[in-house]
Amino acid sequence: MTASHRPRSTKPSPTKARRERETLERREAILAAARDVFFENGIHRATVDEIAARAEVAKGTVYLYFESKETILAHLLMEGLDALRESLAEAYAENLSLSAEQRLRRLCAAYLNFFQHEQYYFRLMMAFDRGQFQEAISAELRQLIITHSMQGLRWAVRAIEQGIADGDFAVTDAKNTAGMFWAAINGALVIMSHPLRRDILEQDVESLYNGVMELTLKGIKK
Amino acid sequence: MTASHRPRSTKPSPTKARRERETLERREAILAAARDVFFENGIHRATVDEIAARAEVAKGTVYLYFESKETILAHLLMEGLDALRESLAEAYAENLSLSAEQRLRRLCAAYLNFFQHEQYYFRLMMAFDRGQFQEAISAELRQLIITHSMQGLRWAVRAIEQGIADGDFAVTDAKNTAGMFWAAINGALVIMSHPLRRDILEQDVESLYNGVMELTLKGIKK
Amino acid sequence: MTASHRPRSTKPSPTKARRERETLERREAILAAARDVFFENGIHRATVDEIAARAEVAKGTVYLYFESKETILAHLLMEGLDALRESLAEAYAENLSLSAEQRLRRLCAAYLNFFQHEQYYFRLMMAFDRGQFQEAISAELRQLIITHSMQGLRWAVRAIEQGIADGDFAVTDAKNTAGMFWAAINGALVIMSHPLRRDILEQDVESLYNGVMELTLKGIKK
Amino acid sequence: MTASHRPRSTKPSPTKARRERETLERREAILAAARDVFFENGIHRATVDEIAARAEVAKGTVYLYFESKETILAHLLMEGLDALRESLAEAYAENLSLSAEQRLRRLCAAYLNFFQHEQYYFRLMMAFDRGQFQEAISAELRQLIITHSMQGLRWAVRAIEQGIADGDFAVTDAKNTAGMFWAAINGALVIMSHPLRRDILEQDVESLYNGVMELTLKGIKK
DNA sequence: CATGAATGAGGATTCATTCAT
DNA sequence: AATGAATGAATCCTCATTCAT
Repeated sequence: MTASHRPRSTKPSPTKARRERETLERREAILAAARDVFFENGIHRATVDEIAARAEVAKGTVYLYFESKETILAHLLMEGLDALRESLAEAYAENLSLSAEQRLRRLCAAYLNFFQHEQYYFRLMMAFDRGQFQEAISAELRQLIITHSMQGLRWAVRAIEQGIADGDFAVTDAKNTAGMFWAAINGALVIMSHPLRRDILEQDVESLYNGVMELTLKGIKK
Repeated sequence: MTASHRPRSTKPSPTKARRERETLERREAILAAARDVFFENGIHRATVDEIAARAEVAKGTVYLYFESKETILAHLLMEGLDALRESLAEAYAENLSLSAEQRLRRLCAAYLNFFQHEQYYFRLMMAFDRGQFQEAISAELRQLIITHSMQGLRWAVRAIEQGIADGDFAVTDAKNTAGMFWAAINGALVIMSHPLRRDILEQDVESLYNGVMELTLKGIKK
Repeated sequence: MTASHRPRSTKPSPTKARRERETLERREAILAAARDVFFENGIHRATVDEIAARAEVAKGTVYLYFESKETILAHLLMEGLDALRESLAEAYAENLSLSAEQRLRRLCAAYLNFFQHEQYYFRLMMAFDRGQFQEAISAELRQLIITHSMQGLRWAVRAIEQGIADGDFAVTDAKNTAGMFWAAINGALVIMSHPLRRDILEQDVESLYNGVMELTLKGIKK
Repeated sequence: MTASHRPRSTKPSPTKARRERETLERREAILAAARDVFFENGIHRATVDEIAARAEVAKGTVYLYFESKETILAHLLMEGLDALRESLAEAYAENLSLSAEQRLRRLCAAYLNFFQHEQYYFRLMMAFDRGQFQEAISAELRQLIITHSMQGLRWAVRAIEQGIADGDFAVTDAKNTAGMFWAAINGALVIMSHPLRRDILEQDVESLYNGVMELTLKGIKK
């Protein structure tokens, strides 16, 4: 009832194939419309009505593809997490021979890039408030989100493990250190994604973000 | 319709004084009730009805003291910011002779303590999303919030200035560095205040928070 | 939250009194409108929108006086039960010296009269279906309905007790016999209140109802 | 668009025969699924979606066999009426030499048995409310239901006619008396099929039902 | 014949805000 | 100043029915 909440075909055939493609396209269209609506109005102001209108489908059709408003949000979030994960994997560049610090810097750059080009994802993250949201999605979907989120963190863990192994880093627990690192640089983005706090700091995103990165990197290095 | 939006008295007199005192008390009562209601139900689930009931006033009375639901929220936020500012001032301990690092550590401890004992304030911060909130409050009120927020940051700025002056810190711009420092440790709290992300990191608040602090401190120090 | 779901006044005063009266009037107006709407459209076709429109109040106002559509229905039902109980009390004529049979006949006549003049009450009774209804009302309200219903039956019990005491009736258990008596004559009304079944029997209400009454009375008598 | 509303074949042939059989089977499958769904969820909660799913056909297919949800209900009702009619015919035992009273008792027992084992039929009867139902079925179908219902009653009429002829019964109009008899015992079942009213009477079905039967029988007999 | 995606008119309920008293 | 009844727009979701394939 969660991820597979879409009509599935069993036997492929010319018509089936097209139908299936159209189904996926429509699903994407709804998701895209939802992304716009959520982004423009904020999660709580967004309405299913407007999502449907923007996707050019009837209201009921939305519920054919998604169980609820919250489920749409969850899928949007996962889309974002997936895109991020790919960016990070690419940035990590497994088959290149890079130093741990280089990898960490590349990961940070990818994260900043993602933030700048996929802002809506951060809004989503921040709007994930207990009350409205968490209760409305299934436990499975929740677990899926956690899993997806962790995969992004894993690249940082690996980079730090390398740094420890290479004797470059002065830390012992890679997992915890990655968490701290993420918390710190993410903190910069969180603050900058909020207009009010951006006004308080009077810096631009890049300089704050990179500043935090340099600070933390220096803190990690021997 | 100004930010204070409260029946103001012009000429003090025995009765006026009592009146005014009662007025302030009632205002506080509403604010206290609102704090409870917002905290227990979340911002979007909270209703003015319940705030009024909890404050033991009529619904209309709430609107006598505050323009809107959002304005109440803004004042609540300022209450929180004020309390924090005082905590930080105390932690800074102007009249004690302390090293910059000591001051920074004390400020961090005060911030963590505030987070742990006044959680609702962070919920408020995080729920400050554009759509619902920013548009609904007056420009003056908005500016007031910014000012209040900055005063908290100022203590960090001063500590870092001291560190630079003392030759302990390897940074040049105190204001920017304070921003980074705040962004980083605040980032730890932001992440930990979210159940989903807490599940991802599998660490407890204190260890993550202190970890980030140590990392950043090491990054700042010479 | 059930029966007292209406603004209550504590200290009577000229204005308060009028306010209270208006409040009651409005409550009655909503109930009256609901009665019409439920009766004309059937319980499931009836909408709160139409009730509000017919009562000439805003939709939200309806919810100021009643918790839900089902609660309105329950109160309507109780109104009916109360009216019936009064009719039966009057028909029983406690202070008249009548034979048990006379009393039973009078009760039956009153019941038929009630059925013929307050038809909507029977519709309500029959539409009390498990799913939609019972779950939606509070346990207290449910108990209230049961209590009210029983009070109607009690008159029949007393008449039969008298018949037993007087040696007129050949039965032993007054409570059970009253139940049977009620079941039988009520059965006549139930059938006749349904157009389809009325067409099957090809009799008019009175003749069927009185026929059942005579049959059952003869069965009870010595 | 007639009452039968099923694809009818004109010229039988091996394949046609199979087709027709399959068609009937599918029709039965839908009816069976509908019976379950209506019974489990109540008429208003039941959805065509679930009926289709349970019958393992597409939603559109349901509309190939039945005009509407209400039509399905009507056919279900007729199924029930047919089953009842057969039970009653058997109970009447035309080729046995029985007294009128014996026959009547047997018919009553069969009716009670039917009530206890085919409860859904009574739910259907009671849910036959004007608004939703009567308007939605064709006049022909309505007439069909009436005819089917009458056939059940006819057995009671015949038994009473016998009782009159044999001089056992003190009534004159067999048809009317049968109606009364049915109304009375049916009334017992109606009351007991409703949880609320069952709570009022505090008797069990059998004792109430049999009590009404004895009472009425005594009323009919000389 | 069968399918099942799409429709879209509802429908119950909530709640911030107003305003007559 | 305080009240609290009234408002009514807004919102999510349901589901019988249709129709192109």
